[in-house]
Amino acid sequence: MNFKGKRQPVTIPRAAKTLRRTRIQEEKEEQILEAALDVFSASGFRGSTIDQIAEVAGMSKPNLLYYFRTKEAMHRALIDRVLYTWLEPLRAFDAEGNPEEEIRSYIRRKLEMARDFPRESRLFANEVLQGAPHIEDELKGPLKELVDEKAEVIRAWAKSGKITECDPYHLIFSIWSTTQHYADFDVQVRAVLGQEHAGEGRFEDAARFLEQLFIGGLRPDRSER
Amino acid sequence: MNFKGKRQPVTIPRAAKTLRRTRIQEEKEEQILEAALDVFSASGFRGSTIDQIAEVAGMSKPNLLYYFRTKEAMHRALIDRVLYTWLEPLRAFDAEGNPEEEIRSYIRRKLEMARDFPRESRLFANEVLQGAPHIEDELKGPLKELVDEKAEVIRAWAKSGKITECDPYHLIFSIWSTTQHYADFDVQVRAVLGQEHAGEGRFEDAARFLEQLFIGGLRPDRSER
DNA sequence: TGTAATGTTTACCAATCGGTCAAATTATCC
DNA sequence: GGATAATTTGACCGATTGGTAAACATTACA
Repeated sequence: MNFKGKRQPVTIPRAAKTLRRTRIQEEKEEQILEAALDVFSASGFRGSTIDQIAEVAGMSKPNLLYYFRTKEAMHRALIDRVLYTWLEPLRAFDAEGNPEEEIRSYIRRKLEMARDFPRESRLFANEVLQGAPHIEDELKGPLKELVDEKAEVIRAWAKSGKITECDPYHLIFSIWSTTQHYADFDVQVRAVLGQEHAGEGRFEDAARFLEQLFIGGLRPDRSER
Repeated sequence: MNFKGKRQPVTIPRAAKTLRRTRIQEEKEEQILEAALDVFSASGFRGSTIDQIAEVAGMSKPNLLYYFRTKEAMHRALIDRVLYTWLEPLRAFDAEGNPEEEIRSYIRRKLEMARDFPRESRLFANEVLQGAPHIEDELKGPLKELVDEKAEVIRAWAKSGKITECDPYHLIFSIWSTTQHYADFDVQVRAVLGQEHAGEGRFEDAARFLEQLFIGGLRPDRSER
């Protein structure tokens, strides 16, 4: 048996890879994921090509494939890295805090992420929009559990009269959708607002409006109906 | 010069095509666009292939290309056909009507469209998400004009005290995003709500919540701040 | 019923896709 | 400084991509 021609790349077993990592490995993987985020978020998984990512990363295609064996592996690594951060604002939702203030700051945080990390938002949007073929488990598992937990918090707030009675799940959905809209549909938002709102001011306007909407819409000090 | 080998397909000039259309032409084009909607809405433009569309349509690839000369032409035709219908609810927004009722029915209509025409919603979402390379003009032209017009209506309502003072553009954005969310992020919504909400009941729940949110959030009969 | 226009198919094309291979180059460590 | 491991590259693979050529089949119409 002669193995001299075929040497296994260092990176094959993911677990092993994390055990010992070269400086070069860390740098290059970082470089690749950065480029992959650019490309995947702009074209979705199926619409993206390894060549595109390679070009953006400024390295050759076989070199990419030395660090990530497949296109899927790149996508997977990207999702894994981004998912945790992405749910951070919801996790910060505090049952002990003041409901109005918690919702207000959740909206702010989500809007800031839409402004500062639009590619991450689009990465998920592309994925979910196309049926979430690669992150179904994450949605039905960790995500659902977290939302269930926070929905319970909201329900408790409503029960105790701190906010008006409402469906907590749809409240969360509506905060997600309104805030992420400014990342995912950025082109449309810009087109409709026109040149005069070309700056970043639209995020401040959005924050003002959304706070008004949600705080006003959920305030309990009003006879129902 | 000998042209006998090369016969121009009937369908080349779009204008001419609409002048005289065979029964077969209408049927087949309908069939193709139906299939194209399926595929494009699920994978975006770049992620879709003519072969996929051909398979869904149940015809051969060259046969598709007899009716639409390129993949772009199919996409274009689809966008054109869907865009008008898609903006219908906003167009129905009536300046003379009762503001609360107008907003309520706009939300209802948009939610019904998300429920009944999710593919159309996803077609646009995919397009906009990926930078709207094919519909930039429509966004900056007809769409912006329509929104500008309706924003003025909303502003007038606020001025006359019928609803609370608010940014009309962001109000429209938030209605778009919250309603279309149920089409575009359907997989996520289902995953989070879980099996128990597998039916169509979520649209009723969403309608109830969103009406509560928007009507409550915009009602003027409350001291500001 | 014949024929010209319309519609469909098979075979094919060059370009691009994701991915492999082995050789060449560079970094690391004793 | 030399051996060894890690990294990079160009050439290449079969499959798939969007699209074409031209023969073949069907329809519409005189």
